[in-house]
Amino acid sequence: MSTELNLVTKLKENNINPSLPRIEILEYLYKNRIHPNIEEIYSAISPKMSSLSKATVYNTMELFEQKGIVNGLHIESNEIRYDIRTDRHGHFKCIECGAIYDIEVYDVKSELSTNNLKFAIITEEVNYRGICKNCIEKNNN
Amino acid sequence: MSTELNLVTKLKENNINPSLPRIEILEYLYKNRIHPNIEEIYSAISPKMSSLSKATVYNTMELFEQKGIVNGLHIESNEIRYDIRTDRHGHFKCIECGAIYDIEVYDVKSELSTNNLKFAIITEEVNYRGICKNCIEKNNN
DNA sequence: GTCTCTGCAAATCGTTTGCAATGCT
DNA sequence: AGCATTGCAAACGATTTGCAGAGAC
Repeated sequence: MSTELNLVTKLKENNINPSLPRIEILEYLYKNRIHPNIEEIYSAISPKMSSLSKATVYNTMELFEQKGIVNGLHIESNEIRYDIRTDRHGHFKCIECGAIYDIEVYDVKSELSTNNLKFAIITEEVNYRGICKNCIEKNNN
Repeated sequence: MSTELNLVTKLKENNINPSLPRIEILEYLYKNRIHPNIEEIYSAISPKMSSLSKATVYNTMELFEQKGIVNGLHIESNEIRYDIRTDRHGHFKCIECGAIYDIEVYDVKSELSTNNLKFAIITEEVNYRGICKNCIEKNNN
């Protein structure tokens, strides 16, 4: 089964009409697990699909998020980043090099864990900011 | 000891020159624990301090955050909200009524808990989004 | 032919920046 | 005088909106 077919299947499984821009964007997301923002997605695909509009990238990512195949990541205040990995995990953003790392989150013990408060949780984000290992080592030289 | 004096003391303790806008903003933050954004702070204080500029609110909040007397809350992608409560806790934002609730977070078990990865954590945010108790009840009627 | 999807341009809005005016020591 | 603080207006940048044209069934 070709990669292309997998992408189309993935879209159809999630009730998304598999148009060309949507296939391209989904492929990009699978191959570039860097929690990209809209600009990164757009400028990566735009060269091989010159008609692509940034508005389409916005539309598509909103659709993907609604359908649950990506999660929006609000670790920055000035942009949304997108994560194709949707199982529970957190993120660490290095304020020096800008890299975003996936962090395994095994358990969050909070008021909401017990459901005593009867709040209906739709999304959960665990975000850290700081200096990553690489940058700490770099700074020590 | 008057409230005013407490505010000045608080600022001085944190090496902040207690100017009038800073005192007013700090007072607002203590009296209105609603995780306000810049606009809310500005429009609340502006009537009794007509010279106040929104730029000053931005400057002041950035300063307060640097000095550690407020935390920036990135639960929304399009704005920063500020929390005068700085001990460890999380937040729940109701996507229906917009209210932001403080949530007690007792423990977060993650890769970073063990410090094996030697990442230097500067901030931690635990953010939930969903429907709050009140709105769930309202919807059931 | 209708309904969906896309692309372009303008508008919106939170935030940042540059700079002059003011205030404090 | 010199440095910190403030205020105004313009600039910026991510996102949204309106709408017209293209595409699919």
